[in-house]
Amino acid sequence: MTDGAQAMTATETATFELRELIFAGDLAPGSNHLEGELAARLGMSRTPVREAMMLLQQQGLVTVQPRRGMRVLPISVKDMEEIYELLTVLESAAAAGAAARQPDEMALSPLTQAIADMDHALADEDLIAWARADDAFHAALVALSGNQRLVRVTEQIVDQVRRARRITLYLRPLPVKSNDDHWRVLEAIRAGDAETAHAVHRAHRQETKVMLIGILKKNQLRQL
Amino acid sequence: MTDGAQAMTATETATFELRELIFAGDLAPGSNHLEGELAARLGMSRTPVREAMMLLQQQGLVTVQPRRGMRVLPISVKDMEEIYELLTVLESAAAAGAAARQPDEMALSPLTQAIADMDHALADEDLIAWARADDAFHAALVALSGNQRLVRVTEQIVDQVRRARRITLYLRPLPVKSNDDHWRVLEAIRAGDAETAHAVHRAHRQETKVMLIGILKKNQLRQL
DNA sequence: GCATTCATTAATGTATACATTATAGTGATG
DNA sequence: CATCACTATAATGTATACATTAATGAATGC
Repeated sequence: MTDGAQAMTATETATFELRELIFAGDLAPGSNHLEGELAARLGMSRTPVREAMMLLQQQGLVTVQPRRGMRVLPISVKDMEEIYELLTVLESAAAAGAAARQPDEMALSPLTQAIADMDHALADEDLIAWARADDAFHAALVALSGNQRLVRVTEQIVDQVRRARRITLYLRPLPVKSNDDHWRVLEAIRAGDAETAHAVHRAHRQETKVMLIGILKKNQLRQL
Repeated sequence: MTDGAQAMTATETATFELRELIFAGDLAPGSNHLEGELAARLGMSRTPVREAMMLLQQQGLVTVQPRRGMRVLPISVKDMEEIYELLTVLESAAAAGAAARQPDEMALSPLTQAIADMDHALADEDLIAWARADDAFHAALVALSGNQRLVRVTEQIVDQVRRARRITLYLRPLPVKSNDDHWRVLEAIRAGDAETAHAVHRAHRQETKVMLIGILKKNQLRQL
C-alpha cells in the first residue's frame, strides 16, 4: 500500500469523529443527538454510529438513552474533583512504579523531551504547544509504570476532562511551576526514589486540582 | 408489570450471558468464538452479540479480531501482578477517601455486615460464601470513597480477575488474616484516620497479591 | 516436488428492512 | 379548562440482506 493510512472501519471512523466533535465542543455538553442525525452527518448508516455511541458511553464521554439519543456529558465541578482525585492516585502510583523500575536514559527520553518542549513552549508563551507537551509528559510517565491496565484506565479518565482543560488553559496562570514539578519527578525517577517521585507528583496533581477548581468557581463555570 | 424483571434488551442479555459464560469458564480462556456461533447459542441475531462483544472488549475481558471472532483473554501471572497492583492503588485510595469523609454507622453498615458474613462463612468453612462477602466488603469500601469513577474503574478491574479468583479460592489457605485486616480498615475509617486506613488496606492487598502469585507459581498455573 | 497464483468460501462490516415502543398530540369528557 | 385515553409517529432494537475481505486450497508452472 502506498499511503500510510490504514483502512479504518466505519465504526472506528465514527468513534474517532465523534470524539473529535465532543472534544472540540462541536457537540455541545448536555446536547442530545439521535442515531439518525449523526449517521447522516457522518455519511454512514446507523449501525456503525450506534456502535460508536455505545463505545463512547463506556468511555464515560456520553450517555445513551432510548429516545433521546446520545447525550454529551457535561463536566461539573464535582466531576472535576472526582477526575483529578483519581488522576492523582493513578499518576502518582505510576511515578512510584516508574522509579522502582529504574528505567535507563533511553526509556526516560520521552519525559526529558516533553519537559524540553514545555520549556520552549513556555518561553514562547505558546499555550497550545505547552498543553500538548504536558499531555505527553503525563502519558509518558504512566507508560513508564509498565502497567498496561494503568495506562488504559488513565487515558480514559484524561479523556473525560479533555474538553474542560481546553477551556481552563486560557484562564489559568502561566504554568511555570508545573515545569519545575515535572523536573523534580524526573529526577526522583532517575534516582530510583519511588517515595519522592510519588510524593512530588501527588502534590503537583493536587495543586493543579485546587487551582482548576478555583478557576471554575471564580469564573462561575458550573458546567463545561 | 407483574414481575420484577425489567425488560432487558437483547444486547444487555448477550452481554450478561457472555460475562457469565466467561466467568464460569464455559468459554475457556484463550478460546475463540465467532459472532454466528454465539448468536445461535444465545438464540438471537448477530447484531446484539456483536455489540456485546465490543463492550466486553472494552471491559478488557476479550479481544475481537476480524476473522477469529471473540477471544477470551487468559490471565497470566503478569496480568495478575498488573491487576493487583492497580487494585491496591485504587482500593487503598478509596479507604483513605472513606476515612476522610467520616461516614456514619448507617453508611458503614455494608462494611460491618460484610465482615460479619465473612466471620460466619469462615466458621462454617464455606469458601463460596466467604468470597461473596469479601467481594461485598471491597465493593462497599470503594463505594464509600464517594468517587463514582473510582467505583466504575475498580469494578472493571475486579471483573478481569474474577475467573482467576474462583480457582485460587480453593488453593489458598483459609483467609483468617483477611478478616482481621478488614476489621482494622473499618476501625481506621470509623476513627477518620485516612493514613492508617490507606496503609492497612494497602498492606492487605499487597499480601494478597504476593500470596496469589505464589500460589500460581507453585501450582504451575501460567494461564487462567 | 515446491511455490505461486487464482478461485472459492466463510466471516465480518455495513446497510436496510422490520418490529417494538415510548412520546407527543389530538380529541373527548368531566 | 383540565385530564385522560387513544392514536399517530418517530426513534430505537433487532434481524436480515448485501458487500467486502481475508484465508484456504487447488491447480499450474517451474
